[in-house]
Amino acid sequence: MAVNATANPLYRQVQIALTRKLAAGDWKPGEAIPSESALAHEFRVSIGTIRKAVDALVAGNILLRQQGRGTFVAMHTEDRTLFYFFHIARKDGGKELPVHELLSFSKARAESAEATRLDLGRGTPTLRMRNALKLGGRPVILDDIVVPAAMFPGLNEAIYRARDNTIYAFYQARYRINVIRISERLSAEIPPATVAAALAVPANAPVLAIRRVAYTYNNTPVEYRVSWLDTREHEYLSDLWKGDLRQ
Amino acid sequence: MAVNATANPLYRQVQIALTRKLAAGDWKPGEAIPSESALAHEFRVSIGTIRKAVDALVAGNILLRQQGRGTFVAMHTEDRTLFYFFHIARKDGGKELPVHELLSFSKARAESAEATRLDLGRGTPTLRMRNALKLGGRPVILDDIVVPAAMFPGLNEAIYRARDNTIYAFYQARYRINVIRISERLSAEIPPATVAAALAVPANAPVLAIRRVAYTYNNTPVEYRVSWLDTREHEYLSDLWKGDLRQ
DNA sequence: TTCGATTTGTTCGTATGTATT
DNA sequence: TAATACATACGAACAAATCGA
Repeated sequence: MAVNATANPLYRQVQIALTRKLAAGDWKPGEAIPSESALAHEFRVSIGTIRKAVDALVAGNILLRQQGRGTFVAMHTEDRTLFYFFHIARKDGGKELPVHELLSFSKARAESAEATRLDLGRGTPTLRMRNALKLGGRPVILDDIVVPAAMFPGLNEAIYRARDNTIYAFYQARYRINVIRISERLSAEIPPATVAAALAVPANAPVLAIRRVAYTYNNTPVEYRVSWLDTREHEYLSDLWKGDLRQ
Repeated sequence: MAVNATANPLYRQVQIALTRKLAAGDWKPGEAIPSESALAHEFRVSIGTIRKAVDALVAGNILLRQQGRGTFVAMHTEDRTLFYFFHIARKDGGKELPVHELLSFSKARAESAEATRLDLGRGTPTLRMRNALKLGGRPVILDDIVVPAAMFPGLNEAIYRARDNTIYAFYQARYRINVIRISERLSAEIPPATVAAALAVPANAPVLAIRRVAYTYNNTPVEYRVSWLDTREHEYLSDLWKGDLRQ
């Protein structure tokens, strides 16, 4: 690898280069990236340096290593969604993926909060989706999703409804947008009447409001989502646990 | 290091051995552990293996490396608390450590939920502390803390009140109990009347209930805490972000 | 089924750079 | 300045898992 004096160590320069290739779509989700020895040759660095660069991406769940097979671009499988992007479980501990039911799909323009979170100009065209999410057959979460229209060219209600995967898998498969990180802010609120009705919670009953921003490579925001969670039988899990502390 | 056929790779055996020493108090918070070359000699492994073992503990914020100085057992400084153990911020984004005010201190016995979370038998002696936490001069959080009495011998109200540090720094300095991980479950609730009064929220107004279990080494539970957060001007942050994705 | 090629995983060792004391 | 400690980078060897011939 050409050593420019950017003060960044080699392994980080490699990490950045790999991220650039991922963002550019050179390697697609589910595919194997070149072997460590091939990358070492391509970048003209040692295998150890490649390993250290890949380590960082593996730790961020962007790449997956499999001994004997190769290193793969992580896909949005149901397991991954359940583990990394879905933080709601029954109070008795059980965790399952929700069944989605699309309530509405519309074109809109970014409001103030949305524009801020999505890093858009106010009034930029967006798409809005409202979904009821069922757990154990009953609606427990109501999702209001907003995405920049420009990132999802041609997306309409029929296409959205025909999706047979998790939402992020759909973004990934159809629009080559790979959500790799989310950030959420939570508060307790009395929901709007339409939300309370959809969740079948009593008027003036509290629900948990979850405001999420989803990011792809290079911290580019992709989606803003407000989720209303009925916490009578479910709760939100926050398990901050970096590193590998197994014993 | 004696190679036993436990199928665990060397670096993990070293990691476990290091954790054991930390749990036993061989190295105290703030102190440096032996240098990598000293550890390599002691365990009869290469420096690279030591580095890999230490890496895992550094990733878990249990150890801190400082080039040129050494590797140190992490202390519960205010910065660390703010960053890793305090997830509440103003809605405008500002984050500050709260001022604690002890409301009550009492001896009790573990109730059902507490016993489960703390891995105690029901009825085991505990200590209870109720604190009002002020942000910007106003009470925003009410904490109900329960700890096993046996882990904090001699702890009484006077000692607790005289603490001049964060609570986890106090556990660490006085009782050699090092909180290294927390797990939280959140729901939206109408708080008990005493809580609503302490927080000066209207009756029937929702607050965010945060149920936390704090753990020390080897996943031993140390503390069960229910926090009631007034989310009119503050919110809870959940930023799942493993690995090092800086660019 | 066996075997060999490929790929990641583990471990070792060495050299040099950078920060601290 | 010198010694110490962690950080970076390289290379080599072997183990373990996978896969196809």
